[in-house]
Amino acid sequence: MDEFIARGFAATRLDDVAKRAGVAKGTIYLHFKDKEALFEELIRTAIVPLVNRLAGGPPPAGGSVRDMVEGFARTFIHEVTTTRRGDIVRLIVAEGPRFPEIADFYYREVVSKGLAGMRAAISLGIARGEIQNKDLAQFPQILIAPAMIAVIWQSLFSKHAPLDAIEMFRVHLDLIFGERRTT
Amino acid sequence: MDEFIARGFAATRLDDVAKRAGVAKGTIYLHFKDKEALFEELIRTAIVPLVNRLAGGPPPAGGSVRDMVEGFARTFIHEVTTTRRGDIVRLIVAEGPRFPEIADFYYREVVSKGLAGMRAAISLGIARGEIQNKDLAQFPQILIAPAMIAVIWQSLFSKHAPLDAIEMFRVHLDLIFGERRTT
Amino acid sequence: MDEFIARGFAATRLDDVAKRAGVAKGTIYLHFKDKEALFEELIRTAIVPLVNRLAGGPPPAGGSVRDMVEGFARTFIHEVTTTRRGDIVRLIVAEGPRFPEIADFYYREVVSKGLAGMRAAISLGIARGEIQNKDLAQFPQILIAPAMIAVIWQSLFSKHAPLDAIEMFRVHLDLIFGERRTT
Amino acid sequence: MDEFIARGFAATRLDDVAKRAGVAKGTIYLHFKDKEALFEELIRTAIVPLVNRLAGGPPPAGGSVRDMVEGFARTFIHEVTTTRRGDIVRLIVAEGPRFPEIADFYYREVVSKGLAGMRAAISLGIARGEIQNKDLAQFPQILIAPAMIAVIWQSLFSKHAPLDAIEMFRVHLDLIFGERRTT
DNA sequence: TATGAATGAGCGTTCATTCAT
DNA sequence: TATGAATGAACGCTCATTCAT
Repeated sequence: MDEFIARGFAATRLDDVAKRAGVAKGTIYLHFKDKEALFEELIRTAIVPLVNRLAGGPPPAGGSVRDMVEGFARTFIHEVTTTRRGDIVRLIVAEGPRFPEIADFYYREVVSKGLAGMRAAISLGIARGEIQNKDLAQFPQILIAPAMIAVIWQSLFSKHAPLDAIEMFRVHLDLIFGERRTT
Repeated sequence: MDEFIARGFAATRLDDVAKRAGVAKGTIYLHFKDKEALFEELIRTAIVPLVNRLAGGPPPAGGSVRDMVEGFARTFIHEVTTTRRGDIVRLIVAEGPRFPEIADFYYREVVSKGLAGMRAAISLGIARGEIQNKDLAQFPQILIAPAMIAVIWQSLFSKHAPLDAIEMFRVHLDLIFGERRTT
Repeated sequence: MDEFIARGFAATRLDDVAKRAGVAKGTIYLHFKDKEALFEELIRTAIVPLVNRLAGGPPPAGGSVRDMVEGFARTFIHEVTTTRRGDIVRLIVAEGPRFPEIADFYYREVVSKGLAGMRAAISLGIARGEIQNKDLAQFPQILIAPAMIAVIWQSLFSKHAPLDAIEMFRVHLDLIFGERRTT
Repeated sequence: MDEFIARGFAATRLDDVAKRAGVAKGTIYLHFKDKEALFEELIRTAIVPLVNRLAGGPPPAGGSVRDMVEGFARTFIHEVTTTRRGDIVRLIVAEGPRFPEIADFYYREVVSKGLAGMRAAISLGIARGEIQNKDLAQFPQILIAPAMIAVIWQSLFSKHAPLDAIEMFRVHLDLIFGERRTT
């Protein structure tokens, strides 16, 4: 996976993959039909934890919707900045058009589920009066947009201008839920 | 450029590039040192119009800040969905890590200028009382986040779920500027 | 053997051989030093029945030399067209130059013995007055030439023009023994 | 061609072919789609002279049919023993089953034409009273059978027992045309 | 300046062979 | 004795790069 992340699909050499995996090149072909199958399998496997993240965190009960979303975002951003999870997302953005099946899989397993969760949270927020803007439920993408931006930013521009993703997300939530009175 | 967009840097063949350009393969080497130089030059050239877009539209005077931003976004989204401009952005996201100079150039020429413009607009909005949240000026990325999301969405997921980018952006602006009373 | 016949030495995979033999690939190496040894052993083993054919049929006593030769040829042609024996001959022709030991073995065990038998039959025929041409004893190859042609013809050209090998051989014998009066 | 003759299709390395041809490996692919196409083209090209041989020699006028056939055979055997033409025939026998198109081509261009020529010669011989056996016209293969045997013999067994192909063919013709009175 | 045939390093893939179990 | 996962050398093929014309 690290090799694919670092170089992209086409530029990755199976020699290097094998070396990194500590096996001989031929061994790869005992487990995967070809380079493409290896890539797709790796991505699929790497996506599962993302799915579990989404499924794991939803109902922290008691608290406000904002707390819930903020907690979720905090975990997401933490994951993305400390693990290579973010790079996988970038890799999918990069190779998606050439691997429609991967894009499809990612949409099905992560995007659609994540958006459904966001939409539910937004609806709940509207019902509870925490969120004023009723149209937001139609565009749950808005909710996570800054998180996505942060992912891309980290891998491309962080050396030019570091970005405090968590703080940015907090401001974003202020727009949605209304500004919090600082305690 | 179309070849690079369709296949990415590594998978693009100079044979195809030459054919598409209507020249012989050797001719490329009269103008560019190697494949990498060609790629970087192309990206650079392709970025210029984006820069001009940004430079061209800033002070439409008279109107509100929201109108200004909305006009700008409308143009941006229109460009991105009807030209290959969006694909170039995706290409930069994809190849950026392997071509730091391109990422740097893009940051310098597009991102930093764009963010500066956004920051100016936000400050103006705050000064005029159109924008309540004062922290937004620190994260102008938030302003364009949905536009970026739209770009990525179009090329990866539009076939699963089409996205009305302009409407989404309108809702996003409602969050920032406060909900507009429908006339 | 079937695998080697179907694909030739170089193109045959030990994987397939093992599968066909119902053993694991490694097992082959318990019995044969390497692929080459396996091939040579198989050919050697396959040749034995040919030898036995030759040794088995020679002295049918009483009848004429022509009857003897014709009986022999009938058996040979029948074997060659109904079993894979003919393909083995073709395989030896094909791989012989690269496996001199196989060619040598085949010469020693089959060709020289067969020719000796033919030569004896021819001499007998000459002595009995059945064969006029005394020079034929020097070239017993002539006697079996049409049978060899038939073998090759079957595997290469039978679909273009089927060949009645037995009838052809009968005509050939007419040349040698003189035309038979049809009863 | 020499490489393919020496090793057969599967065992021939394009590296060696290129080296022998005095070009780089990649150059082969400017002229041939792949190894198979190269092989087929080479065989096709090599077959043409055989065809011309057949077409070139037919009507030597004046002389007897036997002289005609003998002259033809003499040329054929000379060609086969002094050039690699014989090896090409053996190669076709060897690889034919795996390259049906080559076998087809060889049948169409060489075998069927050659047999037609032989059949015409036999018919002429019968008409002129040189050949007694009328059935021979149905099996022109018999006429050239010893020549084929000679080809195979040379490449497999000549080191064990050299074969005087021309003399053998003369004896064969004696069987067909009747024994010649030695001058 | 432009061409495109030629190059050859490099990569994906195969498969004979080995060896721990 | 038998297995089959693992190995890695070797091969077919590609394609960025060069250079004679």
